[in-house]
Amino acid sequence: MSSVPSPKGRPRDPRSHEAIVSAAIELLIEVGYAATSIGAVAARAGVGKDTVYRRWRGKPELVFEAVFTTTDQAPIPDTGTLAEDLTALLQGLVDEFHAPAAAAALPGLLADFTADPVLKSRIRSDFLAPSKERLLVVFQRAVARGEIAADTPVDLVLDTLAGAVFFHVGLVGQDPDRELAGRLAAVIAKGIEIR
Amino acid sequence: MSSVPSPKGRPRDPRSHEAIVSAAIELLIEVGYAATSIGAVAARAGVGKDTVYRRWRGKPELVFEAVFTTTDQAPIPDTGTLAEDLTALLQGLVDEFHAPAAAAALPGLLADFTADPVLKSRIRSDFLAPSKERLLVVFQRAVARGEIAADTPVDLVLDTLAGAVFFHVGLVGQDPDRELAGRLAAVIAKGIEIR
Amino acid sequence: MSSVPSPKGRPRDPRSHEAIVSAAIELLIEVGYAATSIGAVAARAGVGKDTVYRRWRGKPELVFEAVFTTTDQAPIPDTGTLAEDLTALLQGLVDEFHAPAAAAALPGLLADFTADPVLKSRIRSDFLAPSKERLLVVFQRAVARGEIAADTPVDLVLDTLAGAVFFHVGLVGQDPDRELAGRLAAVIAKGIEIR
Amino acid sequence: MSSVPSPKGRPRDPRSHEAIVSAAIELLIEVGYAATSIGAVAARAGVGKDTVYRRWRGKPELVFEAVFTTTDQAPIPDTGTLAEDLTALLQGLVDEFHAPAAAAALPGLLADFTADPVLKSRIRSDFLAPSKERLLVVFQRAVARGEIAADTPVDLVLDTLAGAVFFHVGLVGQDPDRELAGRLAAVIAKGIEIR
DNA sequence: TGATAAACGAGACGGTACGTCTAGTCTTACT
DNA sequence: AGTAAGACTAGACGTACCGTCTCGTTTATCA
Repeated sequence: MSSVPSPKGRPRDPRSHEAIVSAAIELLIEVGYAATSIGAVAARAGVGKDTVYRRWRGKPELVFEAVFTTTDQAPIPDTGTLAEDLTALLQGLVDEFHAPAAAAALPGLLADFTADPVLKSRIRSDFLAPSKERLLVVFQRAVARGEIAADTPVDLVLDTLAGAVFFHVGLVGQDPDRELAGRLAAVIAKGIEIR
Repeated sequence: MSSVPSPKGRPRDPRSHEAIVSAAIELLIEVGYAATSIGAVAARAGVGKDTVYRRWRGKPELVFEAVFTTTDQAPIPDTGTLAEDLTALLQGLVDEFHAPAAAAALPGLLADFTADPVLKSRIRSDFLAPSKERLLVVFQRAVARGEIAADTPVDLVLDTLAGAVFFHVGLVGQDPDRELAGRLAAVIAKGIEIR
Repeated sequence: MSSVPSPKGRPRDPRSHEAIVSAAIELLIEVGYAATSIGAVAARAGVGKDTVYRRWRGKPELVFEAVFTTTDQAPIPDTGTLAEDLTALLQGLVDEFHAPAAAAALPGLLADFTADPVLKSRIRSDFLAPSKERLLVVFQRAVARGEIAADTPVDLVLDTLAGAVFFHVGLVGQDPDRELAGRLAAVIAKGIEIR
Repeated sequence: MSSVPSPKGRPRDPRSHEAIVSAAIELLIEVGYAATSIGAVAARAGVGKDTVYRRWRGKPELVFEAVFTTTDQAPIPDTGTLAEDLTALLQGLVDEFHAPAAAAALPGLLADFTADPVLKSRIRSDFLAPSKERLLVVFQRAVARGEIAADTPVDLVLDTLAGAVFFHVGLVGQDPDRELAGRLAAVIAKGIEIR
């Protein structure tokens, strides 16, 4: 019935965890991903380096958790039309990628994940899984409404949406382009609709 | 009306240039972008580090030139329909991003370009300019044929195409998905066509 | 008349003490003094680090007790001549310094004792006191026999004997030189004898 | 007839060498051998750590050179009697071991040399060779004078002298004992003299 | 019998040093 | 002036150990 057997030894201090994550976010914003070293994070958090390495295998894992585990999941949009649902979904992606820490971290983070075989296999699940879940629901409703075919390729659309936002927000632009979500949603919705 | 004022002293050895570029490509493929240090490139090229720094400001510039200056420009596609033109264009992007050295270099390269303000402003021109030129011609023909509106947003579409390919080929997949170009082209073409 | 006031709480387990000392001796022999860390000793003894620190202030104190508290005191030699008494005494020193754990520990141990002011003041008493006591007796008998003067400097002779053995056995040689004790005793005995 | 073939590349800056040695001596005196880390030496010398490791394999080698390469060799004593020659020789040893940096370094240094098989084999040559050479000359003269036998064991005597001084000056005492050299010389001289 | 108190195994904690690596610059002699 | 070689300062890397601390648990004495 129970589960946790018995965590021997002194338990990890949750305040260290929090201090490290906060320090990481601050440094990402102030000096960028490349200059955010584990040592600097530990120093700012008032923590030994071991205390960081005890919780995360390296910088990529730490930064990922620090930046992409807010999970303040807005409700899955349900506006009645595919185009408007996609717009809402995309606006969420834009906001997420455009947050200061995320914008500073994303390119370097994706590069580090790509460079490590173990991490690379986790990109799809770690970065895209939440969005995919939401997109699936939106698609199911659109299928029920007869707007799109039942076999519309979710992954392809998701890569396209995420890739477009990443290029626009993460790499090229500094301004989020207030109409980006709506315009991109319109193109994609029309592109996958039946007829 | 020449220009170069006066190339005093010993001229630069073009064989060094070539040896450096070759060494860089080899290292990218063998050890990846992160482990491809200027020192390692110089050593493999049988060249001093200064000889590298004399020609390139740093690793990103060197790698960019080594990987993305093949310019074996295939002719701009002209198949008669927007969808097929886009397919051809996309296939070019897929092939370019999927080449061994490019695939190894791209994520880290984009991250380094993004991290440096000077380089960041060059991403659009350095990476996307050639494709944009070709896409513009394709669009002009499609406008003439009455397939798309004259004010179809080129940059938006280009970011979408490039982003989709980058996510699919560079980050996630190891197999290029032989139908990617066609399927993506179909969606986008339909999404921007009139009616 | 009483003595122990009141040992409240759980008493210290004598088996821990013994296990720690044994583990320390093993590690000294296997990996040397420098690599014999408190953590490693505790781990091998199956004991928490605090259990070690509760009994000893640090590595030097622990190692000293582990290595130099055998006190299997042979009887004070009484052969009838100073030279032979010294030979026996010296052979004891050689055997003590040449024991595996002692040989491994001595140089580092003396260095750590020297580096700490509190420990430094204890070198004479901790390391040399037993030998000094024995040497004093030997000297008293030699004085009674008229071999040496009553004011022969014990400390000077003791430093000389111990220093010579330490250099020969601890620092330089791996073989104890079976004649070392006899030859050294002969020189010193003759050097301090009257006439 | 020359020899040095041709030292390619930038030559090592002798000012770095000197700055490192000076910093090492200062730190030895100020914080002792154990707390004298390579990093601290480099920082005080205004030098990168690599510049230290390029010249010395580790702390023991660096400290040895910093402390024991003064070689301000006084002339070999030639007073006419063995006892007085030995006194002069011993006074040199006392002064050498009692210099601030040497006194701070010696115990830890000998411990580190002893702990490493390669360094251990160099103790006799590195630390004792100069003294042995001088002692040999003194012995030769004493043999010529008929004071000692021709086969008097130099190494044994040298170990005894050095060991005695090390114990007295390096380990135990802070005051060099102004009469130490003379008293010890008297004992040893008498101990090895013929008759 | 129950409260109190110390010892115990385990391991987290803030620090510090290790020896290696890379960045980008500088200094040789040679071409 | 370009070149190959390699030294230079600076600082990050991930590991190890230090001596202290905080858990849950055990074992004793005292009330």
